[in-house]
Amino acid sequence: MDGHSVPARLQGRAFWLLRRASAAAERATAAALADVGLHRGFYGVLASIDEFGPSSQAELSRRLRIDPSDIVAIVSALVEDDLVRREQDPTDRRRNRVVPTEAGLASLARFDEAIEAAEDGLLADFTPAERAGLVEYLGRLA
Amino acid sequence: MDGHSVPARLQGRAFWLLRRASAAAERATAAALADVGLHRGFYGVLASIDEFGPSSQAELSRRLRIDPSDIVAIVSALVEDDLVRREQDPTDRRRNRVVPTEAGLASLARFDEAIEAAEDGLLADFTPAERAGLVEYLGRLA
DNA sequence: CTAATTTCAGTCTGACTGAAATAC
DNA sequence: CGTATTTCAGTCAGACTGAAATTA
Repeated sequence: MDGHSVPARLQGRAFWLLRRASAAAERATAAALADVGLHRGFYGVLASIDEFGPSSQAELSRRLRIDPSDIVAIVSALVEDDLVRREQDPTDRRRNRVVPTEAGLASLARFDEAIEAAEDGLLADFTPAERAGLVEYLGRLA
Repeated sequence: MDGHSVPARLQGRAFWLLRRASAAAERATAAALADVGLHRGFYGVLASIDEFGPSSQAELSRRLRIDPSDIVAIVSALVEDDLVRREQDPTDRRRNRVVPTEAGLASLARFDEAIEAAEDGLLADFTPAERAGLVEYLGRLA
């Protein structure tokens, strides 16, 4: 509340509310991750190779719905921070395999904690059922 | 569905789902507005001065939660398209009053239609109760 | 003097396009 | 040959910072 009300037309618009809610969530998670020295973009890559095993950048691109050309920069930053390594795929020399380092696996745990805490704060006044409902609705939209 | 599943860690994360749902809504509304030759950023300004009357850019900034320096560019573009005029506020010469033109008021109606249609498409498989629930949840987050 | 308003200049991020090099 | 992968270069929009000029 800073005393100025939003136009009624916007208050009921899903696209406007989604934009603002997303921005709020973005800020909350970015702040939580900055405290631990991590970048938001790293999470998806580490989660993907943790769950599905080392994979090519093209596969990361498909799973994370991120443009292949943008994956390059994210993986390069991860390599720089020694959280993953790039190896060449022996079966297809076009591909490289993105493999987590020990530090990468360790930081995934810290990611989980930090993001969980940020979302708990963001959704503090949601009951568990409401939170599940929100996630379900968003899943259908995304 | 393009055959590659998203990591489970992300599927349940509100911040990730919000980002993706927001992007989907953004695309849908931008496409609908492009068909009518309108820009998404104009809607809030026109809606605000329609509901609350002509106002300063500072007030628009507060109502729309947009940085004052960004309002300048939006209003300038609106002026260029002859949808609003900038007048000087007689009671405070620091301020200007942003006033809709006839074309601006007319385009607001087209905005409403286009955005309504876009959201109807986006939320096609939501029941009215679910849609209301989604809007209510997002309102609490934003 | 302090504070509010408008404006400009600039950065930063994420999403995207287009094209090239390499290998299947 | 066509296709897939990686990579780079560049654009574009939105959110933000910092500072200046004007006026209250």
